[in-house]
Amino acid sequence: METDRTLNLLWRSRLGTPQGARGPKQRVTVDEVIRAGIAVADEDGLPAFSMRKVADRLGLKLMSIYTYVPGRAELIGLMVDEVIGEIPHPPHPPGPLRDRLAAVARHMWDEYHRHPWLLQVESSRPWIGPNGSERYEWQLEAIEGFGLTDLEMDQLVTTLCDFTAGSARASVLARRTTEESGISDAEWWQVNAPILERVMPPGAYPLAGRVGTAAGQEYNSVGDPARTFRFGLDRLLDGVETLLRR
Amino acid sequence: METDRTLNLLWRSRLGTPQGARGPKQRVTVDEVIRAGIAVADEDGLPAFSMRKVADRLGLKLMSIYTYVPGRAELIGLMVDEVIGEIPHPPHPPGPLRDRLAAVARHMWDEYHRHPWLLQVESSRPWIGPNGSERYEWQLEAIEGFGLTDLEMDQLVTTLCDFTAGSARASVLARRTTEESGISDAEWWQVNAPILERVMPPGAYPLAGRVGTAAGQEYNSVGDPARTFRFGLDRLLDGVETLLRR
DNA sequence: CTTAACTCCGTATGCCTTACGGAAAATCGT
DNA sequence: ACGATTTTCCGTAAGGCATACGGAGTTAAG
Repeated sequence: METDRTLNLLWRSRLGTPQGARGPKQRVTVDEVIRAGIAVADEDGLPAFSMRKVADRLGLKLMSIYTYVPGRAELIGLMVDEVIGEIPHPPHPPGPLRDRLAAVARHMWDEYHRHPWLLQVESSRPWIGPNGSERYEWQLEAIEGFGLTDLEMDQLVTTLCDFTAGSARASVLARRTTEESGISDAEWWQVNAPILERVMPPGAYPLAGRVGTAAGQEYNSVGDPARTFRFGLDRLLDGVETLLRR
Repeated sequence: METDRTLNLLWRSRLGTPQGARGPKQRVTVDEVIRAGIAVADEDGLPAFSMRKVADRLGLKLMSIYTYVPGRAELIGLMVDEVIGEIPHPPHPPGPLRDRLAAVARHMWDEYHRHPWLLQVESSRPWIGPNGSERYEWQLEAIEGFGLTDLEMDQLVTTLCDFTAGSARASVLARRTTEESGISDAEWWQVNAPILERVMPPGAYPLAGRVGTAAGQEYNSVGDPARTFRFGLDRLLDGVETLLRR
């Protein structure tokens, strides 16, 4: 709800500031509220993101925030679109589709690592803002002209986004865990391994043991999300090339 | 924290019930607590999952739950492992790797749709339980013997999981949105479209307009997550076949 | 038959969103 | 010039949440 007001806020840059405000001057701007919100979410993550923290950061009291944005969910929608516009979309390199798709995926991968809370947004229905719209257009530009149908183009973009989000989530989670628990993978195993050895039936899970050990040695930790992302992306892009050759 | 106690709870089936409890008999069992938790999460989702609701459902008062499980996070860990064991892993069909991988992906896809809250679990570090271990073993069995290195096996399993989780998340989100908002895609567009038309620069986003319209017509809605999942999975599996042929 | 251990739960602390209404401030209309 | 109107900022309160702590009652061990 509050659809109209929120969409007007999202597209505020193209609408001009409404003149003739009657009451007291606003002490801050909507943009400052959004940026403060992003700062809070960057630091604490979405679950711990609260209107009070945004207010504190701006030197306002809690309830004043509600004169700038309709509520928490709508503010998060505004933050998402703001972040999507943070780094301009680079023009697509001439050349094979493969390189273009890889660049698009990497752009989003980096974005998720800059603002991990993006992965915690459960946008019931996404707010369509200028930067989100521009993002979709840019993704389609990357794959336009390679002989795909419109439907395939949409499916391919969605697939790339879903895969990237899935991989980035694993990566971000691993990073956050290490950081804020203060416990390294090695230390964690040092605690878990002895208990598991006591509790697991010996000799169960032979493949898991072999592969897990091999992977652990190679990664020097439980996993290497960035490397796994590159691996998966390569497979996916190989598959796209198969589709193009049809 | 509480690692030891939680791991003992996870592997409780293989540990036997500890005898010689001194105080009053427990009114319910850990299994009942876990199943009640799953029921609550199925109905309300993880953010609205609360210890009080679990207690109410069992006819206990809030604080009694803490005598069964150490806390909310640990209970969720127990619920996850329980759900993974809900449907036994089917044996892998003989035949090409492609079909086996597809079956594994579909198994998880269905699971996410049965228990959407699985996608909301932010397991700082996963609790290693019997069913989770069996899951990993089963996934590796599917791809053992096709000439992949141990490292590639681990990466392939992870990639398949990441992609499936990403797609399922989109699907589950779409379903939940329609259900609990009571607003269909069509109605949502009916509200948004006129505002967007007023607010969007005309002629911006030409590709988005063309492709979005084409996709919308074909899907008969904003998107068709199940179909897009099949599309993406096909691409990914094509890519895996390329890897095998190397 | 005492004592130790355990279950169940009341209470309290400290978070969160947001509905509502009041006081003060700034502009509009006359 | 000055009231009416609109808007901002904010206090309060309602209704949610997890969980620390400690007490009362229950059971089995010694």
